[in-house]
Amino acid sequence: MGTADGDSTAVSTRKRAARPRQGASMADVARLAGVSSQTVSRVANGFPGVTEETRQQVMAAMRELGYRPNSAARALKRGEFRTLGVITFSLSTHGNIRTLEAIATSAAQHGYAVTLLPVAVPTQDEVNGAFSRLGELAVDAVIVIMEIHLLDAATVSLPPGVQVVVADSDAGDRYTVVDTDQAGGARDAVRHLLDLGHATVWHLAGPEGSFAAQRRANAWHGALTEAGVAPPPLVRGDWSAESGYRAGLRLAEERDCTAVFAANDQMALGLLRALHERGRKVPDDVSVIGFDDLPESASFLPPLTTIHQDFAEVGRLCVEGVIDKMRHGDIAHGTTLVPTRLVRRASTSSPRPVREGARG
Amino acid sequence: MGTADGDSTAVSTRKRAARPRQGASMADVARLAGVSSQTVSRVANGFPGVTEETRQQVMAAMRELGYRPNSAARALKRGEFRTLGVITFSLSTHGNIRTLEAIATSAAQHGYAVTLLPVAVPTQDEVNGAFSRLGELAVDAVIVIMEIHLLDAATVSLPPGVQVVVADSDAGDRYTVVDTDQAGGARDAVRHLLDLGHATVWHLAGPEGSFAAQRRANAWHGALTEAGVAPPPLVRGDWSAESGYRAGLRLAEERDCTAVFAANDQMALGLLRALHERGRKVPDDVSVIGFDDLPESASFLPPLTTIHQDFAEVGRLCVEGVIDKMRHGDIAHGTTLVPTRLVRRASTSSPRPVREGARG
DNA sequence: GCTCGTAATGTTTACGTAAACATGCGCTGG
DNA sequence: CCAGCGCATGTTTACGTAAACATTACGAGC
Repeated sequence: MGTADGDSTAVSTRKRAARPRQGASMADVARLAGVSSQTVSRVANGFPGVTEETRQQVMAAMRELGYRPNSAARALKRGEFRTLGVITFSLSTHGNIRTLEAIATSAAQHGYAVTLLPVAVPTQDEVNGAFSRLGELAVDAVIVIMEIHLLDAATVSLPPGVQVVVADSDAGDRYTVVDTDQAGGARDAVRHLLDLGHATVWHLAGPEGSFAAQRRANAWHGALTEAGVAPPPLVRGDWSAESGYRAGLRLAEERDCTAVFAANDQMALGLLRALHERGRKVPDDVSVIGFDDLPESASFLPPLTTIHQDFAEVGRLCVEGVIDKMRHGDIAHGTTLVPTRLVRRASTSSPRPVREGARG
Repeated sequence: MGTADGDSTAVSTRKRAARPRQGASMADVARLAGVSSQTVSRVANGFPGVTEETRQQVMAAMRELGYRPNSAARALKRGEFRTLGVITFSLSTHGNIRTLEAIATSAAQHGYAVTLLPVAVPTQDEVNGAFSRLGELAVDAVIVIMEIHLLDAATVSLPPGVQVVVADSDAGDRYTVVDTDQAGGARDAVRHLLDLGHATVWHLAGPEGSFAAQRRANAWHGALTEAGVAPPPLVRGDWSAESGYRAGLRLAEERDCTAVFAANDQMALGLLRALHERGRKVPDDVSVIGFDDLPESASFLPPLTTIHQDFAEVGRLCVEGVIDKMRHGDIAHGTTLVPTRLVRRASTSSPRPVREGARG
């Protein structure tokens, strides 16, 4: 459909009727430009050894035919796809999404595309399924944004030669892992509240199955113990604001509870609502600190003090790590920790001076 | 590695040293199983005309060599990648993320992979860049989650034969578009407040550049006019909670403002905070309705009445639409609207009976 | 003037798969 | 009893690209 004279050799018409999607090939361009297809290849890849004049001719032919390289053929020839696979359990959490976004951006900068491998439900079967689908997928390496215990039984089906980096987990001895320093962040949260003068800090933890929840809870416990403070009983939620609300209703009854460290901002949100409904003022009666720093957290009632995690950095490190592993082989496993940062807002303050003897 | 006897023909060793990632090929499997590679192909693709016995032998050989089909070769032969590209301006908004998630899930069900094409900043240049990168990318079709006006000048560089479906936009005459019924949702929001007895409804709109904001604002205006109510002045935010807060500070001063329709939940969140700080009770003094139904909205203070959008359905329809276009050609453009749903929570109620004469 | 070197370009081949066509064998029906 | 059919399997070829190798052509050096 161009201005080429009507002979049938202008563009290969073999299968155009059945599958009109593929445009011109190098051979077509070569024919039009009056050169060999190899010369077209050289121009397409910016290789030297082509006269400027020839180059111009070829480029003109490319434009006229709307040539675009066939990435399948390219991948076949080169033996690599320039594509990273990302396996993640739904796009449910703020952290995963931010990490994915950073991965996509960083991958693009390195000339890699990103293919998404969603896992509907976080069961062993589903994860195994994702990994086996992976086998047929055009990816050179995989980044897993998922807690590692779901990976354990799945490892077997990992295609040979496909490197893996895991975000949001903790198993540096068997995988390369990049994660935020959750323990450090949790410690900072606890210390912040202790420094403000609170006698102790309660913890609204994430679900039992979650390593992230586990690590934050452990760090909370450790920080309190280090400070010589007896940890109050652990309260559990499931990351959701609703679970935070339910936990908050219970915590509101604990009269000696003046400071709560919620394992994420969403639970903190529910907690704030429960405390408000029960007439416990934040931060006057109870200080609340969260974890994640959602964009909305600055607009909570009151604005939430929280721990900010640099997911952009996590994503970047994942991509660079996995590319490095592809280049230089799977040399050493290890965990890279990205520091967190305390964001101080209005939901934490020193405890109101209470009358002596209210508690030990 | 492996139990194959040591002759060098077991697995092609040509480039293993340089690029050890590619495993066994069909030829390798065929050699081990003592059949032709075509038979291996038939087994791999589940084609008939293979004895059960032969099939078993081939499968065994596949397992032993860890064979996985080379998707590049497959794509080259078949002329399609079984991959959809998704272009989206960052993963910033709830709706985009939910839509992307649904696209990924639905694509997987149809045997398609999803490749992500992030656009860092929503400028014409960036979008054009994404589209030209697209040309070299292994995708059969594209779904654009983006407002259409960014597409206009970019269209030119769309590779021929690549179908497009647009989510979150409105240009049914030139593209195939799937979107939630934002106008309908906005009308429902306004009517809900009018039905509760409010004299009029204020609107906290999204940014001027946004078509979505425009449509919601138009529908708000239309619904009021239809009801014979004079629309109050429009208040603008930029979708962020912070902008909602700033707008809320102003709205709190409007003593005859008893009902606000915020164009999204995040601005509604900021609005709630501002009203609270100014001592205006929600819903007693002011009713607030949002748009989006974030997971957190049920835990706002108070829980937010809002318009729920079915992004899962949007994503599903995008995938099915684009696959349909690939199969049957680009027959007709058009917009598919997915209905919205009013979720009634505690932030809206009938206005408190005010003394007569406070306003017309 | 002839050879040699180098730069520009052309030719061959292989990547792994799968369609199209070819072969060979056993069984059925007249 | 054998033609002929159908089924299981093998052989050839092409997909589009790019590495490796081959071939020109032209100018410099002797």
